[in-house]
Amino acid sequence: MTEERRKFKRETAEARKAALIAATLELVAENGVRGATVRAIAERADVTQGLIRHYFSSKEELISAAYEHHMTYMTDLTEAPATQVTGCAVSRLSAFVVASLTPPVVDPRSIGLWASFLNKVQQDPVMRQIHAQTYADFRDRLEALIDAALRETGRSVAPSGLRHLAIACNAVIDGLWLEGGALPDAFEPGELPEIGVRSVGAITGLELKMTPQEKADRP
Amino acid sequence: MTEERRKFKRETAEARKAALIAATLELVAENGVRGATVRAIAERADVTQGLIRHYFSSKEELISAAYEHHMTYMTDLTEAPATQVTGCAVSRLSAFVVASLTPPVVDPRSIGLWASFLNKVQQDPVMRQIHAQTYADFRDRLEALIDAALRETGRSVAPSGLRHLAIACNAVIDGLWLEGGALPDAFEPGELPEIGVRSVGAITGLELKMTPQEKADRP
DNA sequence: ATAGTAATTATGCAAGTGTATAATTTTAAA
DNA sequence: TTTAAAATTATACACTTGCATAATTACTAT
Repeated sequence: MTEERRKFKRETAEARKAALIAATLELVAENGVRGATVRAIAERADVTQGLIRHYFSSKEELISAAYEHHMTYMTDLTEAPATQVTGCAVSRLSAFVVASLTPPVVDPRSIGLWASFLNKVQQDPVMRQIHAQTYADFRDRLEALIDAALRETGRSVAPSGLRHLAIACNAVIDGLWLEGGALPDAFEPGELPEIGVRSVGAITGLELKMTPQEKADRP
Repeated sequence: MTEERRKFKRETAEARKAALIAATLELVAENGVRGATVRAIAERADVTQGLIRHYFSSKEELISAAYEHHMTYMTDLTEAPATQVTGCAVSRLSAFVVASLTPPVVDPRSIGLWASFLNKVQQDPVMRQIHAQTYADFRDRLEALIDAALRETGRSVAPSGLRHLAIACNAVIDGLWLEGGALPDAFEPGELPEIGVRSVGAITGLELKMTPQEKADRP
């Protein structure tokens, strides 16, 4: 019996790159960067390992691409819900907090990815830049929402004060995100967004409330 | 010229284990778990690789020991300052927050270690247990401090409310800790503890203040 | 239908990995 | 000083890693 050569189908460069990136993210989330070997990635993407080098000049490049992809995905995930809310600024802020503390943003996989990439972020200037940019974008959006909500309720804060509020609120969200992902069983469903909204309310002095809709989403 | 066999000195098991753990932590912080190979660890500890197997039955065991060591170190670091403060409960709470947001607790190396180990935490039940325990201890201490401070000012909160307050305050601290370590240049010295104290004050409704001493420590 | 080209597979290699085991050296006891 | 045991070094091995290169296949244009 002669070993037959594997059949395959040609795909567009985009599709193949996407598949390889998806496979990489899966493996990194599961076993850390360590587990994302070229062979494992190829197998997960249902492809042979040589193909990786055909689309990415090195494994390092694939890892970077995967990281960037994940970060923009996370950004999109938190951006959409707040802009959809048509109501007052206070509601938009509330929606933003809730979205940031609800799956799929809060998710062990997501935290695992974040942690796995941190080392590379700390070393590689390019990755560091991506990270800093993502963080700044998130906080700027939060700051804008807080500012709008404060104005809406007839209050105003000096720019430096506003920055501190944004940092603090961002920290609560990040902290809850982290704990929720790292210890999924330590919190009941819906507990995290509730605590998040309440805390952001306390820090900013705003009367935030989760909408019934938001509460219903997390039974 | 004949290659001479390397000279060595016998050490106690404790000293050698400690040296190997220290070397492991250094390497993990620098290059992630990936960089902590048996050969690199041995070289850093000024020892040949065979010795690792003599003290740890596997590399995995060494990694676990290193993780546990780091976690208890971090715990000790945050525990000491709050108990030293002799004043009122409010001051102790404040001191606790400040200590948690000040080097060496806030430190890129520390965050790097935490992140590097997270994958193993998510998989290995033993490591998961260590992590959960450390987290619970930290939050319980925080909760006790908040409780004492509230009672001191004549207020009281239901147990479930107290738990939520502790989770929220813990989240702010964790978030600031994370951001301060991941983006060391994004914050001015002393900014983090200040924001932390203010936020915990806002969440709990307590009038927290950093002592002049604490402010002086971070000029 | 056919030819050419790019996508994909297959194979190989040198370096690095953890671990096992044998060979030595240090140290403390006799 | 000699001896014995434990600590440490040295060496080897099987396996994995990323990467390079050659061989094939699928698809497009003619």
